[in-house]
Amino acid sequence: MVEAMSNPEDIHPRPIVSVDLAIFALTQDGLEVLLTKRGAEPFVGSWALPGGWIHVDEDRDLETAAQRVLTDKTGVATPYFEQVGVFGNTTRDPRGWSLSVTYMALITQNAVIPTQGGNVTDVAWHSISDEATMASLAFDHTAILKAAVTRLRNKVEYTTLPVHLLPEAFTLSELQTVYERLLGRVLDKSAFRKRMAEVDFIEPLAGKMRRGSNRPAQLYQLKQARSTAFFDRTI
Amino acid sequence: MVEAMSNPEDIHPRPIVSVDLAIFALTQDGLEVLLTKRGAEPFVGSWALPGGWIHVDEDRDLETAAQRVLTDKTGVATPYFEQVGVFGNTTRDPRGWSLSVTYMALITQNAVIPTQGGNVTDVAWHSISDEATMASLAFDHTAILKAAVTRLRNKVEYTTLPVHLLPEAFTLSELQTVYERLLGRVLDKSAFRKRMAEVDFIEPLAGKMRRGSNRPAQLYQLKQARSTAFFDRTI
DNA sequence: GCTCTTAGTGTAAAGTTGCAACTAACTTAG
DNA sequence: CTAAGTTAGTTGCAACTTTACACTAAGAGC
Repeated sequence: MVEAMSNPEDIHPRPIVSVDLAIFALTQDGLEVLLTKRGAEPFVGSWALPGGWIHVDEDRDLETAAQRVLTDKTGVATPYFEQVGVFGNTTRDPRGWSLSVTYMALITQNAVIPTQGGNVTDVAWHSISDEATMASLAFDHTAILKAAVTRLRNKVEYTTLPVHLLPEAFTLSELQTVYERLLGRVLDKSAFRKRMAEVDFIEPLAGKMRRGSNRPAQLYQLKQARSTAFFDRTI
Repeated sequence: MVEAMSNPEDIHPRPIVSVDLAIFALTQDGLEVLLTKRGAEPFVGSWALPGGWIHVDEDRDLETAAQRVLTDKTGVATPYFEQVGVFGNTTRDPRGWSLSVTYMALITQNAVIPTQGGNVTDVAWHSISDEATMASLAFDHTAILKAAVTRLRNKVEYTTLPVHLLPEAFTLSELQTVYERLLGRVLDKSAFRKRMAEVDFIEPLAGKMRRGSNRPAQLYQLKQARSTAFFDRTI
């Protein structure tokens, strides 16, 4: 049967396809993204989103390919993951008609062990407010990263996405701080807690508390790992 | 410079890439999607989302390719358009590792002139509640279409997306009816009008009214063609 | 000129939000 | 052992929004 089919390659040349990742973490300095310095042409020496080709023998599907890239670059195995979109045109890669399938991943920065790949001389975190670096990324990665950041910022308003920037166990105050830093404004404590209670996506870790030099705070965890819930109003 | 670069094709075989469209329109029978009957293997005889290959010599970018497919199949030139996502794995097409870049388009059904393409013996509208057809689409188009419908249904709750299912000039009552049919519930008239007024995305066509055997209704148009606005609460 | 139908507006009760004050539980200093 | 400091978590209330529904408006048809 396969032999009887017209093979699209006979008629149409195929575009180049890469899988690229915008890996975000939150630090003291704000939202940061993991970039790799390109070790080969094109754009040798420029910072770029970490990415790779699809290994048609090895990768079962796009998520597997993205997961492979992530694990290669960060050593992180199970982060939050979501497709940002596909970016494709004739000019973004000088080698020809190309396509970037972009995912964004949210991780806890201290979980990362940066490693080095073959085509890459360096891997480093960069603040997304570092305008000079953000404006000079390889390929069209400046525009792609901008789309990913916009998506992330929008989702902060009406989803529980920011929880994935925290470690597995966290307090409500820590979660509120993450929202406040991403939104750039302070939130009311009681309103924040009401929203979180409404969507019922976290549960207290019985007896586990964050202890400091003041009242201990209840630790919580996600009811469903890697899940995201939607508020029915903005936060 | 291009000669000095490592060509990804030298190392990695490229996946097959198609651009597929979920073209929606609203009729008396509800939400419908335009499907094409496949005229060649694989899946000859099955209904499928209209799609095509990227023409690397002809298409400037992905949107251009999607627009070309849409115009070929429907004759419609300027609809609302949005990327749904990429679906890719090793098994969805028996010819090998393949990728579908899927867009959804919203159009006014009476604007369509269905035409026939080379690989296609038939083009027809199908109700998305026609379970038998929806469950037996070619490739993984059943899952892709489900994702597109879910996206559309979700966006009805918090955006002005449904306006694109109406002709250029429409009344507020017509718009409310579109929302009600997509949501499957009735909405309060004054609340609906308040929401629409808040986002300030339409303008009255001065003096133009829809006339019937009752009070005439003001006609409106989009302030910005093909734009979509977001409510800050659900509808 | 009355009735019917759909367009478009007004209003009062119910619900939600924003702000601030309050209570609670711990550490540390003295 | 107690008072001060700090952060966790709850409560109260006035101001604002939303909801349900009733009302007014403008046409056609009889």
